[in-house]
Amino acid sequence: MDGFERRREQKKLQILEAALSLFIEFGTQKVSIAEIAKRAKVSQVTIYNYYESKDKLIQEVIIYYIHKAWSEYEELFQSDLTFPEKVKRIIFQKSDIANHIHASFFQDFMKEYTEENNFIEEFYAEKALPKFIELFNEGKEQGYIDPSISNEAILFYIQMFKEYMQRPDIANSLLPITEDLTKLFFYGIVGKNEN
Amino acid sequence: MDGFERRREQKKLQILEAALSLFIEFGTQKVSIAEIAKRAKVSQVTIYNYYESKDKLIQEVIIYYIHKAWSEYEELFQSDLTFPEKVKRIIFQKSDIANHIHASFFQDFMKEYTEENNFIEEFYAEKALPKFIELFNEGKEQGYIDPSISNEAILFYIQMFKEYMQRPDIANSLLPITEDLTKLFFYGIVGKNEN
Amino acid sequence: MDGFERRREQKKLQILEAALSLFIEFGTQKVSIAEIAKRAKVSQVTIYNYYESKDKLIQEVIIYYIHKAWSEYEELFQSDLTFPEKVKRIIFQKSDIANHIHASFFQDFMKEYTEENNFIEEFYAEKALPKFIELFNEGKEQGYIDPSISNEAILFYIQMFKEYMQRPDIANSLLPITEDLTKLFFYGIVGKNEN
Amino acid sequence: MDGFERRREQKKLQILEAALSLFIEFGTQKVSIAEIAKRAKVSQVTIYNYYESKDKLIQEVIIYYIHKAWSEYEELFQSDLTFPEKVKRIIFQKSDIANHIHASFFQDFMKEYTEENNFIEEFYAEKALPKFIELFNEGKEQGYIDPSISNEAILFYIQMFKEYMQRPDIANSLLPITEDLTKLFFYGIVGKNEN
DNA sequence: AATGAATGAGGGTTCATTCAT
DNA sequence: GATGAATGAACCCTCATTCAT
Repeated sequence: MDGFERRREQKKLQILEAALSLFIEFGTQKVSIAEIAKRAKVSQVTIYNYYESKDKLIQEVIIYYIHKAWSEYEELFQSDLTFPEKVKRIIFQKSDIANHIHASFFQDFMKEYTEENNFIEEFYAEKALPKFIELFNEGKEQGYIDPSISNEAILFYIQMFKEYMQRPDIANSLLPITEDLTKLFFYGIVGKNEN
Repeated sequence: MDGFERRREQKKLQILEAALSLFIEFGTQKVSIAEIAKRAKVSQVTIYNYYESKDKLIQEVIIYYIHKAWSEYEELFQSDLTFPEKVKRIIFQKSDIANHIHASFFQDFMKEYTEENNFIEEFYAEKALPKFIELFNEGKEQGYIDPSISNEAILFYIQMFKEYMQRPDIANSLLPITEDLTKLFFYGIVGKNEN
Repeated sequence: MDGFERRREQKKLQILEAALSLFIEFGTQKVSIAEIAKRAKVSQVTIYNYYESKDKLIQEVIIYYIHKAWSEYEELFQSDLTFPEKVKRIIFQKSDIANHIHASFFQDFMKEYTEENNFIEEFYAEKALPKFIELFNEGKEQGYIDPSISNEAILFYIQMFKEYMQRPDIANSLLPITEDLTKLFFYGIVGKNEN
Repeated sequence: MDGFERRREQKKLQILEAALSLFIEFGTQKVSIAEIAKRAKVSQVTIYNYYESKDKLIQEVIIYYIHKAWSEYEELFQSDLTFPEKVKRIIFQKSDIANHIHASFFQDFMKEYTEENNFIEEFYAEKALPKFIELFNEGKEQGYIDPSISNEAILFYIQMFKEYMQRPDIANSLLPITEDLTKLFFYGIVGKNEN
């Protein structure tokens, strides 16, 4: 990569970072190209030179965001933590970014998700999912997970927790009940049957 | 209420219904006052005569929606169903409306929720919450809920399930794992300890 | 037509007149909605309230223009002038408007003309064409037109003359050769055979 | 011309050809410098290095086009065809290029034509016009043209035919009346007086 | 000489809101 | 009270042109 390309990449990054931070805070609709340009310290047209439309930019920002978010997880999966510890972190670990995400950005995120031929699905299937399955099997072997429950269901269950924990509107009321939620996660509402 | 007022109320209702249906389908941002006026068969200015701004209208629509949605629950609480059955229905019952709700409407819903002095909070505290608490205590007495877990946490847990079930982007993949999710809800990932 | 509608029609007319004069002078592309709004003394949005887009406006202006231009002809056809006189006037009569028409307006005019289901074609077939045919038959009966030549060809020939005379870029050089052109029109390049 | 200059000339040609083809198809206004650069496989700035602005480029393209178009005629004038045959060809010969010319290009062509100190006028006066005059005189001598008609008028007449034949919007309806039009050209609407 | 990158100015269009009847 | 008409502000996007390498 020569000097030209490097500068080009850097500019693209500037724009992505500016867009991402604004999208996360205000959502995609409320943020205008002009604002992104201002924060990225480029002209509006420069943005159009790199990303052909606002829609395409949003898409690229989502991809950028996923890469960024995933890298936080990769470490965790490869760590030496025990199974319950890993799971707890997955659920409660607040990605600093994700935690303040705005609903309208989330919405576009999801729209991208539901569309066919999308990047997220692919990324998910090839990188994220295998890691999770691996973790679940580990959990089943070690007796932490009821083996009669399908991996799909567990994944779903974990993701539900995880996403819900990260919803900005409920983050505040979360702390006092963390302990209880952990219990609920592991033993459900019936609770641990200690006999 | 005389004839005048009745007509007035009917017009307001027309507007609310029109706005609600559009908001649910397209979100609040993408729906213009002009469109609402058209569907409600009213002039734009009439809307402004009743609701001083679009923001206020959205607020009123949310309130209207909550009343509508709550009435579906009230029946359930007063029914003769067993505790587990009630809980299952709460979680899995798809409110036909809620199921197709658009993210941007949801977003405004949540914004309203997080603001102070809001209607939802109040409504929730005075009408919804007590019913839930009552249900949980019933569940604890009957041995269906671990009594060491706080009602706040259980409420949170239930709502998480409920809301997640209703997310339009995942509704499709839900059916095959309903059984497992029910198990997870009651016994967590560790599963029922039958010995 | 009540007061409302009358004012509405008047505003529409204001806009059409403003747009027409600008289009004729500068062409359709170079004229912005902002300029039309300014000359018509309305806001840009008002234009959009009446005409849903610039394209639609151009279309309506063309229709308006045709009606206007045609009314100049109707008189001529019904007059008591002799056949040669009528024909001469058709060819050389400078519609004050048409004479200064800008090429880009002409272009859109023609685009409208070539599209299917267009107004011009219909107008032409139902109003203009019959009048011309009538005139040609009159000319043939009176010995002014070679009866072996089809009406289509004559129409074509006349229109060619007419349109060409009105081309702004050549109007200036026209006057000194009017006489000769008349001869050419009636007798072709071979000239009158006076034996 | 050394190697450098040759390459330079070749690049200029690339640009002219690219611009011409785009202008003919889409008109001058709708074609952006970026598109020309792309088709010519050159950077935008290179275009500015050779032609100082878009307007200047358009001018040069017009000159280029005229040279190209004229060469088609030169052959015809020098051929051994009879006078009537030559004239017919001039009128009906469809220059493949000219036939699909876009109105906006034509417009700029004409604008250039009407401006003073222009190339077209000069070219016309010095190269094209003399050839036509020569032809007309030949026609008059051979009895094909009424000698009482000025050369200006005949030229005008011919050009009118020629240009009108080439108008894309009427080319289709032309074929069936070619015969009649030829008659009209030679004998006018009164027709040949054979006795 | 040639290029990729960057830009100011402007265009069409939409929208929530207000005016005037 | 209800409406059609009108608007200023903003938005996304394009373009001819210049800058910097």
